[in-house]
Amino acid sequence: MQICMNWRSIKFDWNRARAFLVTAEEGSLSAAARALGMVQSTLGRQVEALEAELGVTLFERAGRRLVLTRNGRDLLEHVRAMGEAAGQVSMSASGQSELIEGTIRISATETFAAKRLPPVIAKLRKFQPEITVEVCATNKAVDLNRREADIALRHFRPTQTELIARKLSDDNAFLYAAPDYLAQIGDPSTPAALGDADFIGFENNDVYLKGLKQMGVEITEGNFRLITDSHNVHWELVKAGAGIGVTMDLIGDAEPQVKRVLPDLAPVPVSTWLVTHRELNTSRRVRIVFDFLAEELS
Amino acid sequence: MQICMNWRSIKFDWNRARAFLVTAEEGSLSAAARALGMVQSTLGRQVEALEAELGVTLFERAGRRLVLTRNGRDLLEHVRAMGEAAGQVSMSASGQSELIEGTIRISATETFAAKRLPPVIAKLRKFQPEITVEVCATNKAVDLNRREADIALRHFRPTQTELIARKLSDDNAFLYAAPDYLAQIGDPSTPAALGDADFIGFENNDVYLKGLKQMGVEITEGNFRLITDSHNVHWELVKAGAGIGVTMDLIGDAEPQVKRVLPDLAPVPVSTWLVTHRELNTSRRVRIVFDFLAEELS
DNA sequence: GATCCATTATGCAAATATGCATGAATTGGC
DNA sequence: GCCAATTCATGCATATTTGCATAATGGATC
Repeated sequence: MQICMNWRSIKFDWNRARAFLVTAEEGSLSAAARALGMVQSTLGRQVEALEAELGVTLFERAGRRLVLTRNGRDLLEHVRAMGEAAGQVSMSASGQSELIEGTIRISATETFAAKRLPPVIAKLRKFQPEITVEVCATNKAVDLNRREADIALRHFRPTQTELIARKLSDDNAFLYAAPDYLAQIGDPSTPAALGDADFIGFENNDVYLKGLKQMGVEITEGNFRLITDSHNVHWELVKAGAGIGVTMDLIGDAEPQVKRVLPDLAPVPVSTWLVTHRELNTSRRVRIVFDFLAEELS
Repeated sequence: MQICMNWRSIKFDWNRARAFLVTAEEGSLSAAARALGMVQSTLGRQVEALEAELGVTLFERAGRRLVLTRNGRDLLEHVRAMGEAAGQVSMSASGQSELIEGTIRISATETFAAKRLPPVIAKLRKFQPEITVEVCATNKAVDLNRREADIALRHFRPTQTELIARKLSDDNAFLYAAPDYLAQIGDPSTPAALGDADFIGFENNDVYLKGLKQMGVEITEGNFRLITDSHNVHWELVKAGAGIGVTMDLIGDAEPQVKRVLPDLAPVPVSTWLVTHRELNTSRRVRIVFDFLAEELS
């Protein structure tokens, strides 16, 4: 019958393409093997086989390192598109799965993951023992579209329409500093007195600055002379007297080495949103965890 | 290290996704097996394994027929995207390949494939025996973007910018009919006398009508009361006296059962373009065949 | 320059996937 | 209503792929 169908062009081994993709992105066969839960030799042979199958040299073996050839780079672009689509397949499939057993990856900021989540997760484990939970503590906003997590806890309102969000109860954050440091800058008692203080910043200080402004503290990017992406480091810097930091009262008030800066100042409300991908929320498993977290955290 | 990488979501077996794609598109495991050069049982097991892996039922086994479930249909959409990307990978790879051995698929209209190509292809086979040639005779314009062919011969100028085209020498086409039929409509001797004649049409008559108009024959869609997508059938209908048809002088003049309609009329120039995809033209193999065809057919 | 560490290559046994042959079930035509 | 033609499922021998253990190689560091 029809020999003019275009299947011939997709007849190559797709798993080899996957091996190539992950190897190129991770930078080495070994790293790719770790990422995929395989051994390095398998990946090596798959990439080699792909090169033979396509008749294209993908990597230049420069010593112990693999560097992409020009052809490899050109091809990687298209293989990435395959990977993107594969991610969509996986996401859509997870969304349709009625199975409860399986893994759910929850992303949250370091502090939230360390201080608020543990008891909730522990309860969830008892409540739904078939569900494996993976907590991803990162202060970067993971890309739910790319399935870097199934459920994320965010401190800003998500805008993308592909995402579903539910607002949880607010926490209160206050400014904290070591008594030593406060003495050093003259024990400020008004917001204006903080104009020259050192604030310990995050990678993106926009929301933080806006919150401070609402409290009446008028400072600029110039006040952030210490910046870290880690809440832990942030907090340790505060304790060490490196400047003024911010954290939830739950944590700050429990720490004897620090005290509130301007205790009468209104708190910064820290809102938390529970977020998931629209496509995932049709999954029984995701729904269960999503609803459980919403219930427990609000 | 980073557990927040999104590789986990693409860890499923991509070949199984391919099996699902082809099965769903072809409509059965057996058809898919034929298309991919595998056996049906392998595909069946791969699809089954994919269902288990994703936890989603893709097909409903209704008797001997597989029908997509709702979930399967949703997923197919994304798997199609994977397939599209895979096609790009393959095309790009072919374009980069310096290997000469391999297959080249040439698409041409039925008539062209049957009457003009054979001697040229025979010569090419002698000239480049490592190249396997596949001739796809179809009157539909194959989609070069989707790699339905590597090289196409077309009778209209391609407009897409991704395509590279070279114009070949023109052929002349004339109107032909069986003497019986001509007698029946009164042996017309002027273009105007053809106003009520039956013309045998193609699926899309736009270019044909335009060509006739240039010859001074003013007819409309209404004159096409017999339509076929096959040049063979078209020609057999002409020989059988079903109406007026068109073909290249090379073929028409060689057929004793028919004669030219209005022999003094100017011929319809039939231009031919040799077309390939921009990305493929960087391939040594494609270049060789493309240049050879251009040389031999102009 | 010797050593350590992490990388890629290779040999081999075990696990896995594939193709073939066959059987069962279903459709469509006469 | 029966027959022929397809289709999917299954058992089994064979091919292929995978993982493991172990080299071999190349950078980095002191």
